[in-house]
Amino acid sequence: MVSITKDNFSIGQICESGQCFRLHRLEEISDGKYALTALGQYLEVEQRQNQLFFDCTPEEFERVWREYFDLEEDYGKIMDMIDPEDTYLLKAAAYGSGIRILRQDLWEMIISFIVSQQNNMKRIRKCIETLCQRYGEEKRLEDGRKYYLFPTPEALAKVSIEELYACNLGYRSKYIHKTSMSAAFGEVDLDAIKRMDYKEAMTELCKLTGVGEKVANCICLFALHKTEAFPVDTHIQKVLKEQYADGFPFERYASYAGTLQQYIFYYDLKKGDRVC
DNA sequence: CATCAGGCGAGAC
DNA sequence: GTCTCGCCTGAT
Repeated sequence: MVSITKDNFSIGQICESGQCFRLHRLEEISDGKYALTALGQYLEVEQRQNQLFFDCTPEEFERVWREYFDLEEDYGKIMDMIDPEDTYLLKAAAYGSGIRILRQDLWEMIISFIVSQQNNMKRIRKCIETLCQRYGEEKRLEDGRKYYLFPTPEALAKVSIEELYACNLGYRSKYIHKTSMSAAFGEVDLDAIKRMDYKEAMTELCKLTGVGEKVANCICLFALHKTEAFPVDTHIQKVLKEQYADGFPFERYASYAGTLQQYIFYYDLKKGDRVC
């Protein structure tokens, strides 16, 4: 067990912000306890205010989770950079102040955000879990509980389009099939993409079937940690029109635009909840 | 019963 | 280059 104190960190908000589809609350009753499967490993995390408890060895924490959760970044500093006259952005950032941009697996993000298009959170999570259970490697914890890794490109490339339809992936089935074939047979080099800068990575990712500008930006932000990436979806589009008719100040925020995008997205998403 | 979710590709112009 | 349209499926 590793215990640390960290401000501007809410595992719940990170989960709800929808950047990670395999982050779940373990027990509804014991509020604040979560499980995730990432980078081929299983982890349980518990949060009590600004105290975090990672159920792993100190070595594993240093090797994997410190970077995964972006614990070295000072998010308070990012919020302090916001234009004091931009009351909307100030409110959005304060509302989602526990959000952090994770450093997730590239392949998992590619498939996850192809699945996410024209889709809702609940169904996205279900689709991803189905893919993992059917085509991911099965692992067991010491107590016997099973969990599944995210399927490799090679494993997904073997799955027919018909079989993917049977996972309720709909029209995205053919996108996933084609993209998996490209990745498995070396038409696109995932390791090379990891070494590219933002613009190069965007161009390369958009070559994949089912990956357009929006999805490529999500992949850049959540897997490659290109924090200048600013994915524009229906929520962001609406906010840009309503709050930033004269244009969002990308120059001012530069490499923090992606982090601010997450505050805006989350704020708009949750406000929508309240109306319904 | 319609509409719509964290878009994209193909085809028309 | 820009615009339109169809698309799986489940929730409301």
